[in-house]
Amino acid sequence: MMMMMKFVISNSRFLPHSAASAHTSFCFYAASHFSTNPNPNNPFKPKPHFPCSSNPPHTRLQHLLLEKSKVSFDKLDDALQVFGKMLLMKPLPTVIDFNQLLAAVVKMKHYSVAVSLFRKMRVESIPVNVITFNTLINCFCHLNRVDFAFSLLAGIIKHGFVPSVVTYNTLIRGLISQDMPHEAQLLFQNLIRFQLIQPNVVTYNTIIDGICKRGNPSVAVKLFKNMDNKGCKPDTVTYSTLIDCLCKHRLVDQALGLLHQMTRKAISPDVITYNSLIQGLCDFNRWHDVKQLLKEMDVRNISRDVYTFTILIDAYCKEGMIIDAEDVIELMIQRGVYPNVVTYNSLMDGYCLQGEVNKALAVFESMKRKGILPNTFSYTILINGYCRKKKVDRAIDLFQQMPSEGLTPTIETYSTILQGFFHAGRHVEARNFFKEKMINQGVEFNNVTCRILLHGLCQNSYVFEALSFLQILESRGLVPDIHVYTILMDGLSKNGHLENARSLFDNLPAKGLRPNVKTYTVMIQAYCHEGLLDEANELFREMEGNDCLPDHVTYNMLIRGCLQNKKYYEAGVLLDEMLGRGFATDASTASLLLDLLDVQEQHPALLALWKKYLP
DNA sequence: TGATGGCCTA
Repeated sequence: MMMMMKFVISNSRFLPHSAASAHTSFCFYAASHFSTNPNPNNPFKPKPHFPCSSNPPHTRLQHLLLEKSKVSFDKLDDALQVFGKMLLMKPLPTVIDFNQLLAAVVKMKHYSVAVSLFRKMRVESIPVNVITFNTLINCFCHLNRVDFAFSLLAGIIKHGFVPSVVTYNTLIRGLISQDMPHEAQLLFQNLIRFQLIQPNVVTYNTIIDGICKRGNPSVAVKLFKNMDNKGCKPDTVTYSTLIDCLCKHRLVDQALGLLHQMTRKAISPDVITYNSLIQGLCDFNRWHDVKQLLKEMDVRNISRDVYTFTILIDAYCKEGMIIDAEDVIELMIQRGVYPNVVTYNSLMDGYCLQGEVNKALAVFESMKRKGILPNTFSYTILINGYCRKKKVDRAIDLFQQMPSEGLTPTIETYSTILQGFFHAGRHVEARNFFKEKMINQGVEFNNVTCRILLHGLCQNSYVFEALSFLQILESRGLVPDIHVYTILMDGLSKNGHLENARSLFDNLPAKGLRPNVKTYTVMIQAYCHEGLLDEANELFREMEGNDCLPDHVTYNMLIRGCLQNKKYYEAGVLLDEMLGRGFATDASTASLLLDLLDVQEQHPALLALWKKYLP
């Protein structure tokens, strides 16, 4: 099935130039694939054609039943009951009625249920149309089965239907969500090249979103600017997608520019547009601009939703302004917007950051009482709160409680506990936890876990154990990043193994890694500590050549190295350079200078430094 | 009748 999908996307030499026959060629390859690859889970089983029912008059009861499916169901059971009754109706409800029922199930996110209803419809020979297929394609995409979605594309053609722009939009979206943006783009290009469909604004929005998720705002903006030429006018979603992308790439002012551009073009921003911008501005603590946008929303009569309030609460919490966050909760409830699990998680995190884990626990309990189920985040936040307080046993209790609530700890949960053990000085338990609960259970780890583990071990002087753990992690597929190696180099040099640190450093390019400011600073510090000032200086000059500017930590480190090694003149030169770059002398450098003066105040060079830099 | 965008975790 994957092969068939790849074929549709990439093998363009088989795609003819007329739209109709192009679709048919899709059908041919898809169908031939089915016949050779029977799959019991395959939703598509070729069926004979059925005429659509011709809108027969329904009884009152039937109308009521069908009306219900058009709105939405509180419970899945209601939908299933209606479906059962629909199957029994004579004459059968129309294909539209069935489609709307499926849509209602999809709206409740019960994708696999929708799939089984669809199978039942096929078994019962209920007529379907291209919209039914599109709905199912969407379900498979949400179930991460793009391969099945593509097999339904073949099913559409086999039934003599023509895939619509919605079909392809859904498939493109599915590819993107399956982390196949490249394939999505190829499909998009082939659709245009062979004129299979005329892309509409949703097609562009989907592709732009995909490019944004690949982290390429400038490419996305380029495509956006090209839309108009292709006869496709950007809409609110286009602008919102781009604005969000720009905000996430810290280009908030450019995003604000787009907000103004869209209003000039009479495309009205909605609450989502504003939420993205407010989040972007909060990230930069631009409170004044946030207030401005909130006012603008009022003027435009766009009311704040639970996202808006949650963004504000989260921002207040991160700034330690818990009282203000509490006020926002109050305000939103007054306005009839109710906090959800995310809102409460943000508040809990805020309390934990303040060391008020008991208040976080109170929030946790109160949300349960309100019928809002805590999720994995809630647990992880609370576990983190306890770990910060060094109450690791409480954290472990919560961790063990998770499965009974139907929750699976994530790698973040594990990492938090690991960090908690080290923070509490319980490195033996940390190692046991890592071995027994993570390695032996096959938990997938990432670079952050690796950093926590290696940092914890190195700090406790288990440098070589750290190295062997790294080997285990690498054998399990982890590709260590530069931060991991920096931690190791720091650990090695601080435990008297400068040579090992140096060889790790020298091997970085072979691993395709570039040292960053911290890496250089760690090595410079190591050289200074061993009195190897020449090496330290050489590395310091090498940094700039490698487009890696020293920061205030690097300068202070090297200056302290010079002072400790009685290179007062060199220290003076570096101090000049550092101050010239707008960095300040840090406290430990200042106090070192002071201490040195205490011991040997007669030294003229030292005295000159003192007078010049610390008046 | 169907398809697209936004918030929270170490």
